[in-house]
Amino acid sequence: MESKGQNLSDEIYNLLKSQILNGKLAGGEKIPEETLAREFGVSRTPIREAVRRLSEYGLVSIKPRCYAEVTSISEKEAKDIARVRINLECLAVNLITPQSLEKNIMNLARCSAECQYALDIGDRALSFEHDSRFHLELIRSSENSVLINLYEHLDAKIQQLRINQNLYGIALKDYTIQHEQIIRYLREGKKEECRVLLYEHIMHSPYPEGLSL
Amino acid sequence: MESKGQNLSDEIYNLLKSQILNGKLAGGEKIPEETLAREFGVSRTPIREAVRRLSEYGLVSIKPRCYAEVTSISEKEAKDIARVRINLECLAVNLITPQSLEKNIMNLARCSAECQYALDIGDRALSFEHDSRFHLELIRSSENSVLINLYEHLDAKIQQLRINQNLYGIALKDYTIQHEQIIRYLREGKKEECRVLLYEHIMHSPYPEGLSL
DNA sequence: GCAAATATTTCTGTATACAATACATCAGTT
DNA sequence: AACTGATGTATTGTATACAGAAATATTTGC
Repeated sequence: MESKGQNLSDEIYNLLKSQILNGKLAGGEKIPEETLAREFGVSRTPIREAVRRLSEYGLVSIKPRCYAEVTSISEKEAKDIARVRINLECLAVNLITPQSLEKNIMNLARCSAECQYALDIGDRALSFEHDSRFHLELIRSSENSVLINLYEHLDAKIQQLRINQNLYGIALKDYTIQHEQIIRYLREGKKEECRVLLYEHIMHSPYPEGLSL
Repeated sequence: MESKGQNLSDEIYNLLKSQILNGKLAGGEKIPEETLAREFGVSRTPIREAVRRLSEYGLVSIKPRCYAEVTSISEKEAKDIARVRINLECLAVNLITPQSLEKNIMNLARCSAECQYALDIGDRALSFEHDSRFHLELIRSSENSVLINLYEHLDAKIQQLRINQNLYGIALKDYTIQHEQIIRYLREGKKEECRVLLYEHIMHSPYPEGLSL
């Protein structure tokens, strides 16, 4: 995997996170500290720290003095996530300058290409991963550290959302084409068009007139 | 204070947070776990959990295996915070419906009034607190749990920012007048005007033409 | 046979002990 | 005198022990 921090807490955090985002740990599942500790061959301490951090990212909810369980995403929450996500990505587009774009466009292109490649070889999970990276790079291009930090929190939920939904189903091909188009719009400074396309890209439905981005 | 959770970690978290936001713990100050533990008369465990949670909120930065220190806010970061803040509050305004407003308008009005009162009696710290609550209520009125959660993360930094800046300095009077005006706009459904006013309220400068909210 | 009370078990919350790492101090060599 | 290496100290990271709360199983009374 891509874990390996310099301390156990980080490693466990990454492991648990990827298990949740893979669906190996399903929503609603209870996660007793000692069980996990035995499973991973460490003490409860790093487990506790990892679980508490996961709860900050909304992947786990802790009932005090009771138990912790993997959160499930409701329909309402799914919509809420998408709405906020669009807003943040559009903000990033607004903040991107020709200079900041210059620095990051290589990464954007690479993520897009790798997402395409993963789809070509039929590795859906991998394509999810690279898609996530693409959007993270888009956010990073804003060079607004606060935005980046907040989006990383949201990203965990976005990824969790993809397990439940059967995304890509309809317009699998369009998906990476849109990535390329987004890059092109950014290069040309067509921000308005870029935001509209982002809406369609994220919502998988056409942009409704009158919505403020 | 307003601490008192049902476990020590929460209490310590609230205590440390308020100390940072009061300026009692200044930016750059190192916070060794054992020193704090002795100070608060608890063991290192709850301290550790509190500090790690604070670092998720960006109030503390942890150098692994080294030390943790209270973060200082740079000029750049201050701007970044404001930009994201405006965006989130404007999103909330867009999401507010007459129904959701109905439920929350009492709280908004109360926060505004209490902020005014605190200013009248010259209690600046208290007015900060109620101002924060006002904006939190505005966000809550969106009834978008994801937005609310993200904003709560941002709120910690917003409050930290106020220590450094000498806000209110210029337009102290205008400040609560604007709160009232915001409520009025919301009631009348004048979202565009509300967003523009929010910009001025947060940035303490007039809304520039051509900026996308 | 069923409900309420009680015992047992399980799990979390906290304290403490130990290990590992980073940093400072100081001695020795050139 | 400056540099390198060793030693000591402070601080974090991890394991473990124990107390108390919550959940579960068991017993008791009817």
